Amino acid sequence: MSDEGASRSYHHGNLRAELLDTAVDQLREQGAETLSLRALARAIGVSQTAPYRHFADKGELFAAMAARGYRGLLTALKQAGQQAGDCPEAELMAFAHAYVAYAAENPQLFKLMFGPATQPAEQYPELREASRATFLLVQTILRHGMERGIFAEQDLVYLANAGWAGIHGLATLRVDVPDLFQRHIDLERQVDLSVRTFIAGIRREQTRPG
Amino acid sequence: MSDEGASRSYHHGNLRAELLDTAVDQLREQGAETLSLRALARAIGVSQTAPYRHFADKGELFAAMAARGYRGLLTALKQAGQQAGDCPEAELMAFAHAYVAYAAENPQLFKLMFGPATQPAEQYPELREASRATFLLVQTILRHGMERGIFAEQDLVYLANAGWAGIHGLATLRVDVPDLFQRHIDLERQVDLSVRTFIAGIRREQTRPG
DNA sequence: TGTACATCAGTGAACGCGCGTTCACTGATGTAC
DNA sequence: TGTACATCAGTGAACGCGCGTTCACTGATGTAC
Repeated sequence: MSDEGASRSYHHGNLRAELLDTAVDQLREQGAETLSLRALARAIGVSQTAPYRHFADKGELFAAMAARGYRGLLTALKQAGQQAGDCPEAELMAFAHAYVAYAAENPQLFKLMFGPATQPAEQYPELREASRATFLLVQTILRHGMERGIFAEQDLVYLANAGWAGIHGLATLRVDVPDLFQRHIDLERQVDLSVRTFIAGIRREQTRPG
Repeated sequence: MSDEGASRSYHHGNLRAELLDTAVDQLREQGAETLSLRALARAIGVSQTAPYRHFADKGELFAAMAARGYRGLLTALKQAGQQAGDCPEAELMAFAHAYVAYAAENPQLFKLMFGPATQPAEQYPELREASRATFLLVQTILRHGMERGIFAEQDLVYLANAGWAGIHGLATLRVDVPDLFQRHIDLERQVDLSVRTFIAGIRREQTRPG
């Protein structure tokens, strides 16, 4: 009854999932540039052509990996948001820490998500969807903050872009310039300062009367 | 006497420079992934092995291209800084616009500069140098602002990282998510709002007495 | 319960490709005397 | 001014590679009756 340990003769039974798992493992170790379908099949112990049963081509496998990456990021962001309670400032801070931490823990996956292998992302609706959902999270937080009068009223989209870019920039630099942002910078402290600065910049002036 | 138009028999005379020029052209058109030394040599009309006279291997050519990219970015940033005069806030704004504009005008080169092809950058001192110089520009602007009491005193390095990340994040998103940041966002306006928000966040409170 | 058959998920051999790089070479250039 | 020779910047053939993908195939599975 159990799939595990069953004789793997001919029908693997779970190949699609194992392809994705192993692909992400290999991505983690060696990056996307040198990841090949043949090596992947070899690692699993299946013929070179077996993956084509489950993915039309290499691009589709990469898109599936990136989609998994987006889903993981979204999950992490939402969890962080729940733990932050209902305070927009705390939510923003939690969002930023979770975002940058996810990139730091999954650098190659993060690169894949925003890299050329998944461009143009329009071809892969799942990707577009997931990336859009991330962006909307920032918008939602900022909107709540405005509604409560904590943040000053501004164009929501552009303000959310500004916040997202500040966080995404940190994640990108951590992943692309590790020599500086992994070895010489305390990343938690950096995120803290970045978010505090951003919040200070968008906060509604409280000293102003009426 | 002129190199141009001379019979190009055997000795090219200017091959290194033309290799770099043509490589950057090809990069612009097709990205780094599919750029090959052989195609490059073919395009110039020289044998496949001629490039090896001038670059030890493909990695060295890529590093030279990225270094050129950094030099171009630095030049653009310094020019923008000069035109901004002596006001730290205007300098910061000019820096950001020049930075993002450079990325938008040279997306593939920008990707190469921060991409895997030039990692680890420690191998290429020229790269490390140029990237460091960029970062120091932000620090310098912020330091001047603090010295004049315009910006609040804070850890310079972390504050500069925050500012850099905000700008670099915009540049990265423009280049990696063009569907959103090229088609649906007015980039100039976005940079404006981002920088104004950042400045608002780091400005010394002026209402506070003495 | 048993059998026929469609469907599915694998196999294995092969095609064709362009690549990075090495090697021994050759034509051109510049310098010493 | 002319010649010998070291040095430089190219050539052209070849090596070896791993890759993505196609193709006709075969073993296993599930379903209808």
